Amino acid sequence: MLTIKEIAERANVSRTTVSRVLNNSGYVSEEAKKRVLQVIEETGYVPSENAKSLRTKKTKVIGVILPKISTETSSRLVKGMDEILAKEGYQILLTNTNLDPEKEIEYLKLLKSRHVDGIILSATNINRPLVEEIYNLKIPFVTVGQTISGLANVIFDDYQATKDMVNFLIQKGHTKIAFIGVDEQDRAVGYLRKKGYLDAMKEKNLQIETSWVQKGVFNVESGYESMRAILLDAAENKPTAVLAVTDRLAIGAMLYLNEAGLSVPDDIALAGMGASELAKFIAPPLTTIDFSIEEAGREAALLILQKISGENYHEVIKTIPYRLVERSSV
Amino acid sequence: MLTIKEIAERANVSRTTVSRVLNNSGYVSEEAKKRVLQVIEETGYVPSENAKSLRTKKTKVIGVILPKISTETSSRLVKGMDEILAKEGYQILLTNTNLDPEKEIEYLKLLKSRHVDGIILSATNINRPLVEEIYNLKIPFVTVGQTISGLANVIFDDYQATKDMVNFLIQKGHTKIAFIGVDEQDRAVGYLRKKGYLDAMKEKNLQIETSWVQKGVFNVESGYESMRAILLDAAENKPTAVLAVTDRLAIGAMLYLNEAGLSVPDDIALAGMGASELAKFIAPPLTTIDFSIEEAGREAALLILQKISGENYHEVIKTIPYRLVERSSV
DNA sequence: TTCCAATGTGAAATCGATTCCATATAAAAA
DNA sequence: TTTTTATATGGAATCGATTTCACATTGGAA
Repeated sequence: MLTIKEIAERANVSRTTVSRVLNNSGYVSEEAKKRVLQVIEETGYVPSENAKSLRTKKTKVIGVILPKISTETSSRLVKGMDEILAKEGYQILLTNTNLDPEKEIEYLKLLKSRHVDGIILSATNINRPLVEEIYNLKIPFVTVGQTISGLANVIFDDYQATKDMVNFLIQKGHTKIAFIGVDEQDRAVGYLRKKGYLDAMKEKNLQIETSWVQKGVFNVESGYESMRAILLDAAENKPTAVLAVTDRLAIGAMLYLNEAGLSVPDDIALAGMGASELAKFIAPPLTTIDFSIEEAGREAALLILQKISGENYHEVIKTIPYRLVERSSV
Repeated sequence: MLTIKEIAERANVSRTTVSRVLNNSGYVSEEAKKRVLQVIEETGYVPSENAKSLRTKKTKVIGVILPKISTETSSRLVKGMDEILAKEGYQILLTNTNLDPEKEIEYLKLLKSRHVDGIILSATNINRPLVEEIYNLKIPFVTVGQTISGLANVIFDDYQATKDMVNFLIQKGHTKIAFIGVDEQDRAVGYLRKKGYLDAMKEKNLQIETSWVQKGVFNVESGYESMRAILLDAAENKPTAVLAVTDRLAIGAMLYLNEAGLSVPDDIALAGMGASELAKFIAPPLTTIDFSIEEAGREAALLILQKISGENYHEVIKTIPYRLVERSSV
């Protein structure tokens, strides 16, 4: 691999001068500059980012920690980040925890050891040791999807979005509304969305049967099972609408309803959340909430850039706007 | 940021000894080792990968160049790679060309300047200058989806898979089969799949109307338009089956057929390729080819690791097995 | 003519690790 | 007792860049 030293020798200047040409800094005569550029052109020399980083303490790399690497949410998030970061010459170093809390801490250390200029964490559940670790990391940090006080956070209004959706269902004439959620350890999707549902129902004085509220996990099968549970347990008092906290759960529910010979939305209306692609093309197309994940990625990227440049050192909570997407499943 | 020098001072040893403890190399007394580990524990010291890399010439980073960052194929590919690479302590540095050929070369240089230990390129079309650049890169290199001679390549059997699908349609009684492809610049998806279709038809002596063969781009709308074109142009001699080279194109086609009041598969059978999630949940579920993208990612990762360890320096062409997924759209 | 500022250049220190080499000691072999 | 040999340690070079500082040279202002 070619080094700055060799370029200097070939161009008959010092390393200092080559560095000056490379960085457009200090005084360099046109004469010398031309020779250096010439040699660089001929040799295809590319300076070592590594050596550069060691000296300058900047790597132009942003570490991104994802809970799952190949979900639609993750990839849309990364897409949004990349749009902004690439423009500024930053690269993304990906890490994937597979929902393992220990790996979150492990990767935090790893990213630190790699001297990334900033870290963006897309978290599902935040635990004490993780927060501790983050606080004494002293690296520009942004979370997406959950909040950690004192840091920069990009979040979705899970609570209000869910309320909106419930109110939308109510407005459509439904009063018996069931809910398929996930574990409340996940504060955003589990806890806040459930709270939104419960509060919206309470505000309108609507009763909720115990069997209408089910808990699943993040996949289609689980939606199927939850829907079945709702219909079996609530045999005497069936809901006329179901809200699932993710589109995949809703699609699972739809699959069960189809199998059970029930029509959506005539027998039971169905709504999801997340605006996945799936939701658009399924029959009937699914009413859902579009959380603008790419936008969240872009925001997170902008925030981390601000943090890096030192513009913004206090707590930030940036809420990404959402949109209710009305389709024929309701 | 803490350095090895400070650790050495606090533990009352030399930097050399700290390094030995860190890397489990050379002789270190239990005594000294304990002191060093103690100090590291207390301080939370993490050695700088940067400085390390500069000296050792290894970064434990694999650069991945993707044509599009948030497609299902890309994320499944990255997932497969990460499964293998993370286990071996490698990180993934992501770059996204957005199908811009100039960026491919730009990112190649960038990854070189970052001294990644290897590069995996998921390419759609390979042009001369790119190949030139790759050859004189002298970094372990693996391509996915297309072949470059002399290198390690992970590919899909696009040709045979398409033939299989056409034969499957024929076996189901279809003789009038239309085709929705993409630009043949894309050798794998554009050229080879089209060739597979043409050859399979020819082998069975089946005629192809000009209007049955359409060219779209990689999205749903394009499938819609292509299907419409087929039905309008071929008004007098309509096909009874349509094969689209991607599931999204097939789904677009299905959308048009639905709108046109035609039933799938009764009026027209429909098949896609790629086994996207969408295909599973659409109505009717789409017959497609599952190319095992994750497996390709894993294979690419294994190959790059081999290349890095110097085990495998000659050309490799690894073909990933595919599977015809029979669903009710045919 | 003298002095100062602007321009141009390179030697050497620096970043934080690894690694080669020299050296010291204690235990084992001759 | 002398000579190896295994163990233990640290000084200093090294990796490839940037950056500080010192030093020339030149042209214009005083």
